Amino acid sequence: MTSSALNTDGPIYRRLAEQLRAAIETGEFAADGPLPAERDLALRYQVSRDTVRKSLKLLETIGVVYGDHGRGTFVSPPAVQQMSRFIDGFSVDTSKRGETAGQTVLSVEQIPASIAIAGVLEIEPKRLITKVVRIRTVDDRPVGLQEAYLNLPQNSSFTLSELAEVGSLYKLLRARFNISLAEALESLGAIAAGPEDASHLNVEQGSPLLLCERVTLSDRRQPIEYCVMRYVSTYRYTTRINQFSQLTK
Amino acid sequence: MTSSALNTDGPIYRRLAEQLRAAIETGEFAADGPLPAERDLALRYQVSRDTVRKSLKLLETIGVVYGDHGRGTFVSPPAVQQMSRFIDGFSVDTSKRGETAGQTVLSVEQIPASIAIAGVLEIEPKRLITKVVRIRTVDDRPVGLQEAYLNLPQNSSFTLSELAEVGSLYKLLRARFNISLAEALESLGAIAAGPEDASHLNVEQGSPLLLCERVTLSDRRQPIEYCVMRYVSTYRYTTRINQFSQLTK
DNA sequence: TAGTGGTCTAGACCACCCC
DNA sequence: GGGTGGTCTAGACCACTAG
Repeated sequence: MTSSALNTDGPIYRRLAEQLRAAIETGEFAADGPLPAERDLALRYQVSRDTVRKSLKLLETIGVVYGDHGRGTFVSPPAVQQMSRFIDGFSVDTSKRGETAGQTVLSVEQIPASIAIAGVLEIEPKRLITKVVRIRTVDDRPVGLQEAYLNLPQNSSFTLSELAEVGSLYKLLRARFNISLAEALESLGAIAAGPEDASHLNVEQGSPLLLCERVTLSDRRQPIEYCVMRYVSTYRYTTRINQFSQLTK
Repeated sequence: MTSSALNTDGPIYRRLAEQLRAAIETGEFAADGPLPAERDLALRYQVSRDTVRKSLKLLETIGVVYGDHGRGTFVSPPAVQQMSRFIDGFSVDTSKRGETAGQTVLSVEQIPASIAIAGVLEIEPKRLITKVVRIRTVDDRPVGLQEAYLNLPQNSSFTLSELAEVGSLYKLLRARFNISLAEALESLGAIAAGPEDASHLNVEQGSPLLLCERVTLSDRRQPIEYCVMRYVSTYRYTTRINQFSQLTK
């Protein structure tokens, strides 16, 4: 590895990926232009070609570059680079569009799980879970009303002010309960705004809202969070797809 | 590789992945149970451990298994396996839910591109593009109205009956024009049904619809298709997220 | 401590693109 | 033909988990 030291921890291929992404962002490698050949990168950074390939593979999965057999590896168009979706999506998505994401935590409370939510979280009904209600804002305008139900370790919870301070629910889970989230399953649809939505989101009853349900799983695929979100019709949920249904291309 | 011959083409790691997935589906490896250790799989299938790892990595990205450092590789819960999203999503998603996907092609015509669509497809306005209007059905009930705008090679197009016969637009593009799609960018929101939506989808004007816009890119990241879809409120768009916003975990 | 997945290497050969 | 990414190998060592 050359100097320019930003991160000294983690595996080499990850650090190299960061360096390459930084080089792309600073324009060292032109948008939509080719990167140096893998063998050249290996020489330049003094690592094996396989390590270079791991870096490029990582960058490809997050939409920063793409490889084309026999031609080279290319920087993805800006539109593609902005469309990757992540578990902690809301703040990141919004800030990538040059807007400011915010939130107002309305309540944090412990309640017994309903049958429906117990089913989703794979726990027995009436077990105590933590319910969080938040309003999501973009540039200080309310865009979404969000209810999250968390299955935390028994007899543990957190307060409204703790969450408001840390800002991110996921950071709080990791720092406070050593829970790391690995995967999320989302389901999107459209519904008409009810009275509560109307007052919180400042829209008329019956107007169309984007409904998003999510189940978030830990690294061992235990359901940790069930979350229902309703967004105003000006909000856009964006995602990038780069997979095929068939194992056989 | 052992026998059981299903596919004899493609790289070894891909064929192995198919075999492993088949073994999971037949219950040879229990749901949520561990797979044999990588070194054992390498011995059993007479390939290097690295090739085994490539297979497992592929299965992990499509949500079939997940690895846990120091513990093993495990079969993903069924809910996760069903939630991967692919470019040719509609038919696959629907059939995975045990329903029957269908479509009615309303029209296929060549029109000059509007300024807006020319911009998205990165072509000059008024260039001839192909417009396809379809109604998507689930179990013969209309659920979505879909308009697609395709930038095909100059002076080439296809007919309504050709599309109706092949069924899949993506298969047609590949077979007829040798265009292979690599990536799609999607944007979802909610809108109120207009008069046209109301009549085609059999809903009332003003009722909430799920709006989905998509730009599909070729393997060289050229925009090939711009597509607008409107779905009734009972339809659900599902997706799986397994990435993090930070390169550094 | 033993077993597991994760990283890294050096080298070979194949498949594809373009001149 | 020469350059590119794609596949495969054999072996080494590290990091994590669990009994």
